[in-house]
Amino acid sequence: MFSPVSPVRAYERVVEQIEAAVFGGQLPPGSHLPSERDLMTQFGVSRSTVREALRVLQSNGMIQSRAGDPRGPLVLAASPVALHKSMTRLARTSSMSLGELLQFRMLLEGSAYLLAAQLHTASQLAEISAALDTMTTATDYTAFSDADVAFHDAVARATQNTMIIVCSTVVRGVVLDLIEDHLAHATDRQALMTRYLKHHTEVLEALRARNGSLASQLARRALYDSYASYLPEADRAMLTPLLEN
Amino acid sequence: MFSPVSPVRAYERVVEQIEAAVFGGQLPPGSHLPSERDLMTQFGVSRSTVREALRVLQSNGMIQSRAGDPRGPLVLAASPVALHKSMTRLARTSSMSLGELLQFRMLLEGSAYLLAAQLHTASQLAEISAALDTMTTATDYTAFSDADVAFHDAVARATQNTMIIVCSTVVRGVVLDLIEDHLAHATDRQALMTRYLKHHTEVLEALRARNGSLASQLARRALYDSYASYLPEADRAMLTPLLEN
DNA sequence: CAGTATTTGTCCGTATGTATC
DNA sequence: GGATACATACGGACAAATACT
Repeated sequence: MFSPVSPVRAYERVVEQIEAAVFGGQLPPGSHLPSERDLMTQFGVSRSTVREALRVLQSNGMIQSRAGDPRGPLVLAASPVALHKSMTRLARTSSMSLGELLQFRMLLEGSAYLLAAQLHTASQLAEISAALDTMTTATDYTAFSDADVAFHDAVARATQNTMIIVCSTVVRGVVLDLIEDHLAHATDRQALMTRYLKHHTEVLEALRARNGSLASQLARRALYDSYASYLPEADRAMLTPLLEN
Repeated sequence: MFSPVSPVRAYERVVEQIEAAVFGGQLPPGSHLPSERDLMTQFGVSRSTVREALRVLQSNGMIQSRAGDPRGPLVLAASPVALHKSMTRLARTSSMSLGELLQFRMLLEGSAYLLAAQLHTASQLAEISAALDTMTTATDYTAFSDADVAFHDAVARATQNTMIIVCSTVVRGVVLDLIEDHLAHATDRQALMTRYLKHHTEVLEALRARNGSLASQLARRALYDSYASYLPEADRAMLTPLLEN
């Protein structure tokens, strides 16, 4: 008959009302909220309460307030940074095994290359190709690694899918964090780089030919070849189903 | 040579330090932060600053503070609610289209069925089968819908991959939120249910036969058949590349 | 270009309801 | 049940930062 209730803080209701106004279109991106003093009179709460609500909205990427701006906090356009943050926290704190992350990365990048092969525009392909050129001419390892990141980012962007872009960057970052110790002590860095270059050249060819299934398969195979060695023997079986076709 | 700087507020550095402690494992889920008064002495800031930092952490789902608890704010385990919130926000401000979400869901579930077909155990298969039985005998639509959710959840769990489980649940929830208006006015609910049952029965057969590529293809085709009609004509082209093979 | 007014950032003090021991 | 410590919320205050005249 009755349902349990939880106390709703004052600042939460302030957040709700401002959120509703933003979602409802009364506060479009680029517009400004009233000043903190105006808000405390409109909501009938103290300034501390208003400020706590504004901090929450700011951490969610909805507004941005600058000291001294008489126009009030600025309403920002929606951006995937909050999505990126929450996903990173989830990936880092859920204590996921490296095998799970690699599995997810293989299916993500596999699908990304499949889509990119069929949907890419000329400029996006040029961007990917430019990243590969930078990798080829890179002298030190950090420059090579940065260009490698740019290559994968460009492919993800070519899919035009926000979720793929965000998930790819997050998962790649967490994976690299987990194995950076191994990479730092890698002695055969030169062999690694040449293998990467070969893989990337092949997959770029497949993209250019708009051969989605080939690009996807090459990408998954490359990931397996590059990272499976960091995995316990038993965990590699969870990746092999993704290598087929 | 120089990069632009932005003033770092005091509360942000408090957030950063607490976040680092949680990520680093010094503050595992279930443990407690020092009280607000302790925190203000440790960080050397005022009460308001500490509180604004705690509000940000609370809105991100990392901590929970209750009035009067002498143990201090509770550190929560990672949960996908923040992910759900940020995704919903992006979708509602139409900076992420329904097409993108469906595209992502198709590749996610497609891979999930592929993995589940090859990795599932007997008990997991029984769980999936039980959900389908519940769907078959369901009388009202809500019971049918709940069993449908249970079916998909059981498949996701069979992959043993946390990222797949979390992302599938969140994306499915956001998609359903977006089209619930259309569903509420659906007149051909009975036809919908029979079609769902047919699809689920077929895919369960593929799972049982450990035919991963068939299960994957059936799942993607079912998603397209069920949801493509809610999409603008032009957006459907972004889904068709995922139907092949 | 400088001055002024306003706003935010931060601090302190206080009262009240609440959870734990 | 009482004592204690806590979070919540309020109000006032000052300095730094910004926009506008």
